[in-house]
Amino acid sequence: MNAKTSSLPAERKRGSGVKLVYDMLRDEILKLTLPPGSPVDEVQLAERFGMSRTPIREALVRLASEGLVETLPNRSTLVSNIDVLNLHTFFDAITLMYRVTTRLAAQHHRSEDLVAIRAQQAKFAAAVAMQDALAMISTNRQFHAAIAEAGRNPYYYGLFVRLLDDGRRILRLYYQSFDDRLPEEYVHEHEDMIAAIAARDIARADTLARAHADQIVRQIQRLFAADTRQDIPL
Amino acid sequence: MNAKTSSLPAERKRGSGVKLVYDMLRDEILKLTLPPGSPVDEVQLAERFGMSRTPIREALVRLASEGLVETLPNRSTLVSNIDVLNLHTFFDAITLMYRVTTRLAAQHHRSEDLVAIRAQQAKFAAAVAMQDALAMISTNRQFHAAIAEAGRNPYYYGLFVRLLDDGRRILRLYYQSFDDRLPEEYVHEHEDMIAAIAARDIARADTLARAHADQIVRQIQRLFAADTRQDIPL
DNA sequence: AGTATGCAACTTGTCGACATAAATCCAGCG
DNA sequence: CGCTGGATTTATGTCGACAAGTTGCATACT
Repeated sequence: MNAKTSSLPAERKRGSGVKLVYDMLRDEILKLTLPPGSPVDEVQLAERFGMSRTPIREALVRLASEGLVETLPNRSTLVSNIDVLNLHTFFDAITLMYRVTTRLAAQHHRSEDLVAIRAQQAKFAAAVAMQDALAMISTNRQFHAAIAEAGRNPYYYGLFVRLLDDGRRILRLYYQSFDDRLPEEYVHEHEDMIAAIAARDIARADTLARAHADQIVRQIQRLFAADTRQDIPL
Repeated sequence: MNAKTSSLPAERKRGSGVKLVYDMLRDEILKLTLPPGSPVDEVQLAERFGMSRTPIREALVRLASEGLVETLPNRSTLVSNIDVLNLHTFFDAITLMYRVTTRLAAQHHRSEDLVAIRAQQAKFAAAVAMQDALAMISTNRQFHAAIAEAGRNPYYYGLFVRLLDDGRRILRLYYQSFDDRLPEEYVHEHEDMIAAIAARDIARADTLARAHADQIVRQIQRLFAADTRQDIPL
């Protein structure tokens, strides 16, 4: 609303339009700037980005195929809801992906992968040190995505980043509704995971990944439990 | 080429265009009617389907986001290649998904799921009985997709169907280059899996799924090993 | 007064056309 | 004879406009 997120309609390079819109919308959806369920108007976006509806539509098709927006035929397209009821499927899948990608990273990583992973971990530690919840959320995703990339399995990588993105929305929901109590132990857990990967200790990488996932799952579950509990004195 | 796969340009319902093109192209890609690496021309498709380029493009964007086609900026878009070099990542992922989805089906299935699974299994058995390799490939996919659906985890389901589709292309490659020697033991393995799921025996479901996956993986590996081996007498 | 019906405004789906970036071809030069 | 450079050609990316479907409101009818 205020401080219009205007993008100056300066001339873009041919073909950059769709990617621009896609990245922008994706980021706003994951940051909950576009809240779940809110309608996405094509002409509005068209004039906001200073382009025609065609590239907007292509970006929306991409977002729809990734499940970030839902498009009702001949009606509006909406930002997808966060399915709070089926969170257990999310927990199950992300725990498995944490384990599998970390194991594979321990097996297949090369030296340059460790550099990338450590760089992301540095950014993550900085975000935690500054108590910047938003930066922590996105750098945490980058950290684990880097590990998944070192595992060199595009199938796992694709599912994992999708899960991490969904997790970004959920975590964002968490940190905006509660005071930011940032868990520093994540930093140490990350360090341990890096060490296990570097040592190619697959069993230990698996154990750490599972513990890390359990940690995160429990924290989110605590949130939702606390959220729905009514404090009735008896 | 011959027997033109023309679709009469009769008037379609508004909004059905994209889905039509998407389903058609997807099927042709998976059946290798459109071989990997072949270019996909927009105007050609446009006149073939009797519609404008716009819906064609949207279908291509969807296919691209699923990895079935690759679109080079400002250049042509090609049918994705089958990455023979990195087949092990495919084997690894599909084995895990076989196991996970079958386990979850044993846990969460309802009675109507078993009906759907048995229906697909019947079609699969019929295809094997008729020695119809193509029908076997697609019914096999439907069978395992039904199991995955019974597991009720959309994340796993999404990855699994993607893997099964990639597998469809690989198998198709197999059965068109070799004589069709259809393994009947798959039918029995499927039956055993259904029994384990119905009995909610998670451990047995896991074991069977792993064995089934190993079976398929070994068969494909045998193919590629035989394909590259040169028969040099010493 | 409440409900059904028709009109109007808006949004999406599709179209044909234009602008632009690669690929190709041809000519000129070394 | 081969290489470089520009014009041509082809296909993509984008645009503005039209058509069809949907929503909401106003009006009329029971």
